[in-house]
Amino acid sequence: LPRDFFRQNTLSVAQALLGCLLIRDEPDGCLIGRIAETEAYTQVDPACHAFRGQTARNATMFGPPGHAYIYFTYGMHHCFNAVTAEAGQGEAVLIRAVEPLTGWERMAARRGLTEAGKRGFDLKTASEAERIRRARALCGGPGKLCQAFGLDRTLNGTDLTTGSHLWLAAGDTVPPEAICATPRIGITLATDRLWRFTRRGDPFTSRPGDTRQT
DNA sequence: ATCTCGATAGTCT
DNA sequence: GACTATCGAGATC
Repeated sequence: LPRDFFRQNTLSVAQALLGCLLIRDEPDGCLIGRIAETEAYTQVDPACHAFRGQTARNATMFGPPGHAYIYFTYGMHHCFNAVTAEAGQGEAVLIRAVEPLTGWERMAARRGLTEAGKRGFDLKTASEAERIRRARALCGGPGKLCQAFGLDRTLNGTDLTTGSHLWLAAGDTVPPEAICATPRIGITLATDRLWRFTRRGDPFTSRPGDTRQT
């Protein structure tokens, strides 16, 4: 996706990112996930890291659009965002869940889900429901997908428009009527804003069963 | 299916 | 010193 894609209204970008592909290039091949859930964070939003101005931590949010804002939280998790809107605005879209498409084994290894006794990831014998359960265990949450893709603070600020290392690509186009808008998760401020977006009926979200419409 | 709680460290007041 | 854009285990319904 080109820089102009990200340089738009943050709410629009958050919805346009549904169905797009998150790709990380590694020596063993690409890791690929299809975006299933996003959240918008804007300038006028008390829940946004940038709301109270620029600091060392959130500096990337104030830079040019199309870069990765990756931060560490709760003492053990990372969250991956794409910076949006014009430089200086401090807006971004949090990627909350992806459907793992390519690289299941490496993702499972990074998530610590491959050892004996921890439920195997042999997909050949897995039912559809089991496949979904395992996919959600890999990438069904912002912290999980960062761990699965090996995203951490060393990648904060990465340009997402180069088509190498770490980037986003067009995938399914999701029509407006297939997009659900719900309250954002894990925040205490501005919970009245319906800025969490999912594809209607998509099972690969951080929580199942959200069917409310825009 | 839904809840409560603890882990754990960086950031900001 | 309080708070956190989370996760997983264990309890409970």
